[in-house]
Amino acid sequence: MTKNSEIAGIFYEMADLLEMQGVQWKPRAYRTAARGVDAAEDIEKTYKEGGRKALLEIPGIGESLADKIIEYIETGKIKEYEKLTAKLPEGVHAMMHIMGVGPKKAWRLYKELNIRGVDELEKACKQGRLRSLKGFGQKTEDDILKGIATLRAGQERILLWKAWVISQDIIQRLKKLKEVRAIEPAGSLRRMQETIGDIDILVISTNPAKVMDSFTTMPDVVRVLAKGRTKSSVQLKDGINADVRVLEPRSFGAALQYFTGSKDHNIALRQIAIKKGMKLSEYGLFRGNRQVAGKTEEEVYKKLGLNYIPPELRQNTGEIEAAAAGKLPKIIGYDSIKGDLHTHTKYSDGANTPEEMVQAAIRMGYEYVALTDHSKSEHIAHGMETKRLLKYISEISRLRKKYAGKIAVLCGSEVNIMNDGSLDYPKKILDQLDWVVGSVHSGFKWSQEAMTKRIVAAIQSGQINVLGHPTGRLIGTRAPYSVDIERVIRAAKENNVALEINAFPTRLDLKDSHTRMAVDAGAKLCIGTDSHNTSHLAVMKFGIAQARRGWAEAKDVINTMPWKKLEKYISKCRG
DNA sequence: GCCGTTTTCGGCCCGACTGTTTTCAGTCG
Repeated sequence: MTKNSEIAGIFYEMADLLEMQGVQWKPRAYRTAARGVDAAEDIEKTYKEGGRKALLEIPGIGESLADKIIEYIETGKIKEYEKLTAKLPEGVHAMMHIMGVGPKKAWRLYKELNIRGVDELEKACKQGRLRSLKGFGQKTEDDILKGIATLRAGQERILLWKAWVISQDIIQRLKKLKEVRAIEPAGSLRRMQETIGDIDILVISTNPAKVMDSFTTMPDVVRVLAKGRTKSSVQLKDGINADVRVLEPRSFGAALQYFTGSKDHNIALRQIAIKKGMKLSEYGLFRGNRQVAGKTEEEVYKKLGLNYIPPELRQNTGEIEAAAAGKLPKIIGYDSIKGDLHTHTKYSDGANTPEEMVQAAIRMGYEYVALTDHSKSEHIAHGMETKRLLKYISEISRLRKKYAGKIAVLCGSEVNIMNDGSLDYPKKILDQLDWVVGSVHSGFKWSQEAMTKRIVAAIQSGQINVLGHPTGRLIGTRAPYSVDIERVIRAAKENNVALEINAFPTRLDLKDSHTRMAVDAGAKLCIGTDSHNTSHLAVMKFGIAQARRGWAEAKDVINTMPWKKLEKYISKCRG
């Protein structure tokens, strides 16, 4: 954990603790500061290089909080924070993680019933002790018990592709109602975040009650969490929650904007509205009582003096300033990809034959596809011994001829980067391949320095076209290996090696912030699916989303090139 | 506690839903 996230975490917790005790406004300031610290550059480095003054530059950090940051960097603790936590048992704050329990309830439960944690709270609910408190009833007890069960069930975020599939299912069901005039996903799903906390769907309908009924009675619903006139919330059997809201056409754009978020982006937008003497809500942009925009998102942004900001960029990481200055990037479109350059077949650990993969690529409308089966040292994935590689080369050469004119078939391999940075086929073999993806598949625990040297050596070898899944992470399963990504990006640019954005749902590697660093540095990217069967080719859209979130334009991504241009590009790479 | 084209003092994002009340506070997103 970096010092940034440690300090941000403390500030968030301090905000909760202050709020519990009824302190006004400070909690808001602490949360703003926490977000500022989270988004800032390495805070320890900032302080060491620029002193206290540099900390004051961070949005949301003033005199008092700058001192607390310094105190933490120098002593490893913050006295004020220790004072706050000393006042109450550790478990009291944890009770706030239960849905329906906020700072005020947690505080009263502790003060009035001496409940000190989730386990004690559960017992008290079962004994019916909460209903003795003013404002608490039996329903509150039931809700808290359900909330505790949900909390214990994990409440993990799910991968983007899974949320995508579930949301498409809901949308298809609701679309069948003749009363539904329009329906769109919103929230983190529309922003195409790599993981999704819950599914938000917006509807325009002449009959909100019918939509609410249809939604809350869908077969996959295990529990209705809330059901109102225009908004309902349910828990689905996959463990994820889904919300549906019904809106009027005149405010649909404003609602789409509002419910797409992110929260930080929206707060910044609302502040702009206030500065311009207006008010922004999910019902529109208002000057007094008059709605000046709301039907479409485009007009909301326009009336705020901003260029339209695509959902994937709405992270409050500079996109609003860029939109105000007319300097937003023209990010890569979902239809810009001309081919897939990372796929597997039966020759290693894929499920389909090379020919089946080629035919599937044709169905995707691609101009080219590279088959890139694993190299010999990747035993676990049935990597190809040299002899089998030669057979593979000859089969693909046959396919190239057979499908000439329909699609360009590239013979490639995903070659392991060995411990010393060398590749596990000799140069004279690699020279026979059209396309080489170099990847790290071992030694994930190496030191940052050793891993960086190893990867940079592979990049400088002149034998790879692209660095596959550059940080090796598996979302929610395996942390990225430790690597100095800036040095890797620099080496990639200098050696004409592309950095992969691996589109496979568990990888999405590079991640958005690294992609943005690569774009800023002028390095090239390549979006590949790492498909292991023909249906995987369709995950390309999630890789494109990741590229968009990293501010990449089509010109930054080599597989947006038409075949003729890519062919020329390849001829200038390697050696 | 922060911040300034409304301010160095007095504001601080906005609204729906719920439960327990009977006009509202708390919570969530």
